[in-house]
Amino acid sequence: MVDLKRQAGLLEAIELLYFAYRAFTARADRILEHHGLGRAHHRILYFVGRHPDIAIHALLDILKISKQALNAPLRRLLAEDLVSVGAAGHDHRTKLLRLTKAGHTLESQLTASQTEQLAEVFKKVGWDAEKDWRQVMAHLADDPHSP
Amino acid sequence: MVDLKRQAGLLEAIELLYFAYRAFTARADRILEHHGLGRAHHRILYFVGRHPDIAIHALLDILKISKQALNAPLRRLLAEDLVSVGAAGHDHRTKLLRLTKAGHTLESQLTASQTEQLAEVFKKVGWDAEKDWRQVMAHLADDPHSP
DNA sequence: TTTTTAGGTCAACCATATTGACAATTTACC
DNA sequence: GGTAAATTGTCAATATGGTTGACCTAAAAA
Repeated sequence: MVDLKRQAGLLEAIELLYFAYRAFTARADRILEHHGLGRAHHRILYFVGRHPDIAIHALLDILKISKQALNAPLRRLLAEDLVSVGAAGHDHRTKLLRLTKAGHTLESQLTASQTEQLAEVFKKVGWDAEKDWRQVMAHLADDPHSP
Repeated sequence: MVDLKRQAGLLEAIELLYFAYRAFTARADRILEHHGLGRAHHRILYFVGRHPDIAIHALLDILKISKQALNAPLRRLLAEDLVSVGAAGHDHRTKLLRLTKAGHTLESQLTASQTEQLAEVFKKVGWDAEKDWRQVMAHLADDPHSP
C-alpha cells in the first residue's frame, strides 16, 4: 500500500516535470512569436548572451545538436543582425559569436520573462525550497544514463 | 551586488530547467527509438495509461495540441495494437481509448525508466527536498501567464 | 428540427531535427 | 614544404511533430 502511494507520487512527479516545463517555455514562446522566431533561435540567443565570443563548436557542445541543425537558425539571427561574428582570435577558423545591441535587447527581454517567472515562484516558496529545488534539478541534469 | 548574485542564480535556474528536462526525457527517448516511436507516441501512451477509457477530446485538452496533430501518432498506435478503442458508453460519438496488453507493457517500461530516475534523485536528496521540489514545480506548472 | 459536439481526414505549410556528401580553410605534424 | 586532420559552411534529402483551414459523418442536445 505504501508502495502504491509511492508509485502514484512518482507518476505525479513525471507530470509535474511535463506541465511545469511547458508552462515555463510558454511566456518566452509568446515573445518569440512576435518576432517570428522559435525556440531554436531562443536557445542560441540565450547561450551566446551568457558566453560572449563563443565558438560554434562550443555552442554545439552545449546544445547537443548537429551543426546543420544550428546553421539555419543561426544564419537567420546573423541576417537579422541579432548575432554578429566577432574578429577571430589566434585560430582563424573559429568564428566568435556575440549578441548585437538588438540581439542583447531581445535576449534580455526573453530572459527577463523567465527569471521573473522563476522569481515569483521562489518568492512564494522561500529560500529553503528554492535551494532544495535546485538540488533536485542538478541531480536530474547530470543523470549518468543521459547521452 | 546582492542583486547581481540573485540574477546569476536565476540564470542558473533557467539552465537547470533546460538541462534537467533534457536529461529526464533522454532515457525514455532511447527506449522509444527501439520501437521507432517518438515523444508524441509516448505522451499518448502515458496519458491513456493513466486514464483508461479516456475520450479523444479529453486527451486533446491535456496535451493541448490540435486533433490533427494527435491523429497521426494515435493512428499508428492503433495500427500497431498498442492502443485500442473500447466500446463507447452511452454516448456513441466518443471513442474510449485504452492500452492493449502490448501497449501497457511498453508504457510500463517507459514510465518505469522515468520513475526510477526520479526515485534515484529523491533518494539522494531526501523527503523534505522532494516535497520542496514538488511545491516549486506545482507553482511553475500553474503559471497564470500560461496560455 | 436545428444546432452543437465528437471525431476523422485531407491539404498545405512551417519548424526543428537528422544523415550524408562535399568544399574551403587552417592548423598541426612529419 | 607538404600532407593529414580539424573546423566551419553549405547543399540535399528525409523525418517528425506541429499548425490552420476546410469539409465530412454521426450522434446528442436544444
